[in-house]
Amino acid sequence: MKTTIYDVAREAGVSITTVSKVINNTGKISEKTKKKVFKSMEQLNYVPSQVATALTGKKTDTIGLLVPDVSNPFYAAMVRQIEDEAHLRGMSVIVCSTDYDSEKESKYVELLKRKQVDGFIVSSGFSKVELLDQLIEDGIPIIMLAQDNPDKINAVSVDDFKGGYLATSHLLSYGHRNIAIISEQVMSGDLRIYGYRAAHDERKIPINEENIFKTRASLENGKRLVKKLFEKGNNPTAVFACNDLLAVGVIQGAREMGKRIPEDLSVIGFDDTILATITVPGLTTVSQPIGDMARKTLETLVRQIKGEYEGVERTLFMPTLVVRGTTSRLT
Amino acid sequence: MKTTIYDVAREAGVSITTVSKVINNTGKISEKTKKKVFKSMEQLNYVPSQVATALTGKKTDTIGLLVPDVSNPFYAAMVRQIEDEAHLRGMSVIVCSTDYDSEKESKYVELLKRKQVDGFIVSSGFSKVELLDQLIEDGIPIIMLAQDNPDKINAVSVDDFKGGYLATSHLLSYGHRNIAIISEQVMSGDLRIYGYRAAHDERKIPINEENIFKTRASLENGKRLVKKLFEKGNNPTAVFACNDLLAVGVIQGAREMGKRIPEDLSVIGFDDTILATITVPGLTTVSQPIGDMARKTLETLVRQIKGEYEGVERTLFMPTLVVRGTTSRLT
DNA sequence: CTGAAAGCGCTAACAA
DNA sequence: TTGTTAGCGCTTTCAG
Repeated sequence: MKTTIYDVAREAGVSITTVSKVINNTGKISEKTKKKVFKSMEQLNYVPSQVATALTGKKTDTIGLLVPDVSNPFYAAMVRQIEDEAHLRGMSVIVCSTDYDSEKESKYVELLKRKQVDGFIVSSGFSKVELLDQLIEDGIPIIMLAQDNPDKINAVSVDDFKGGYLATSHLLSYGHRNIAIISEQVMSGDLRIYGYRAAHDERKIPINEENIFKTRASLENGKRLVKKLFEKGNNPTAVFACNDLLAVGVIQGAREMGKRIPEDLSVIGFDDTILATITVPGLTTVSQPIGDMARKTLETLVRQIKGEYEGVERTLFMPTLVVRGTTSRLT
Repeated sequence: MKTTIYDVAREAGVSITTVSKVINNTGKISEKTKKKVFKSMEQLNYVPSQVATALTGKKTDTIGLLVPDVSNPFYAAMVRQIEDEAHLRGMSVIVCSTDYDSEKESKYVELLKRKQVDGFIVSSGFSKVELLDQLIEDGIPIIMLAQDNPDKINAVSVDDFKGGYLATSHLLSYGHRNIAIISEQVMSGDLRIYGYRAAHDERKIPINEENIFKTRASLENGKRLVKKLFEKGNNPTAVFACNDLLAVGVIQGAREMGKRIPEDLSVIGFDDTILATITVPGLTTVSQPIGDMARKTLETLVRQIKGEYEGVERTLFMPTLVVRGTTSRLT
């Protein structure tokens, strides 16, 4: 049978209150009793039950993390950072992959709510934002990660507009004038497209609307779309793929059509995942400071949980351009 | 304030017992009362508290998953499958990345124990197996995933010996006679080395012990070791890297030394992660049936949790060779 | 078919 | 400094 606080109390010859106090280091307990209690705890291999503690009104020290797919390298990296930051604060995280599927989204939100998580981290790719209203009503802390949203929810994200601008400016400065963009059909994707537009507008370079695509992130979609691009005769000299996976797909698709990278086609990605370091040549991409974002996310969420929070706060981190080998000057 | 079973009972004009019964569909409750209760639950937006339920002796419906690092593509894929299988069974999973660090291992085991997880899934790369003894004593279900272990713990894994044999045989059949192997310093790594040996022995081909390396999985280590291999004059014609990440490192390192892949050096990996499809040429590798493994793992674990389990059970899945472009016949 | 009451393991007043 | 006691929200006998 599991050993409880009662067992420890009996063993140490004190009351459960005393044991509770030494565990939580509350109130005043003499060193002697403390020692006694600790010894008994050790002997009985006692581990306090979180669930009992949680029921007493305290926190579960668990947070729910909703991502589209943990197996996607970008989210995998994000989950890892979040996990570390959470552990640093004595919390653990339950990860749920939603696959951009609103049914799963509501299912998991409900699940996590039932589990009484102390807070939610909702990452980019969450489609049914209305689902969160209920949580807000219930006063459950939420923070959006890498997903800007219209409501009054706390958010930590990268400046997607800036990222799109950065990538596009890089390409434009290399002389490219016919640049296709393949974006994800999520809000941050739209912002990147606006950045793409802004970079063009700034230089008064016209945009061919046929060069703008929205799709879901996958190798296949990257491949498919780049082929379509050439088959339709758009013949871009550069492609800005809004994430690394798509970028790799673009590279592969282009190569299958006999294009050389970057000689015949420059490609730039987004996220700077492990994939970017693995392609040959290395993928030029826009990097998000995932570690900083995770830190800020947890920090803010914890503040909310502790109730120290007031007003909506949204932090924007600046992306940076990482130039590797898949982009070159147009000659 | 959170709405409780009491609120629902009051609203529906029944006792909490009745509400509890309709929630769990236990006992006999008239359709009429059921309807009433459901309506009240809906109105009040009632969500039963898992923690209260758990305290009553039931399960937490949460399992702990220990992996070395979620951001590693192989584990990321694994976590994803486990997560899906768990959700299918109404459970959620808390992921902990141990970094092969035994301090973290014990910290997380303790953490999860405190959280009263219903069971543990311990994946390959768990170093301090003794830590699990305590759990076994406490009767907490554990299952080892992709990590064979000496004790009497349930396990689901791939036949690493066979995998090593498969990879090596492939290389030998291509005429290679000077094959280096870079393995991880974990048990499954050793088994792969035995497979490597067996393939050689079968053909009575001698092994140069200097060609056997053990390291941690990282791009850098792959790079570093392949360079060392050539600097030391081992000059292998093929390298069997015991996971894809190392393999990619090997490819990159070799290229930096001017070797062409596969003309000058054949490289084979293990795991068949997303990385294998991204290198150019595609990485020849050994594939593990992760989906099947995850399914079997959860199935077995759930059986243990339900107490339907008897005796130790270990399932071995067969790996398969996936030939892509990084291996070629020795000419 | 429905309800009253006793816990599950722990924390938090309030006493002593 | 230490102990008594009343819950936290739910399940589960055991009575009606």
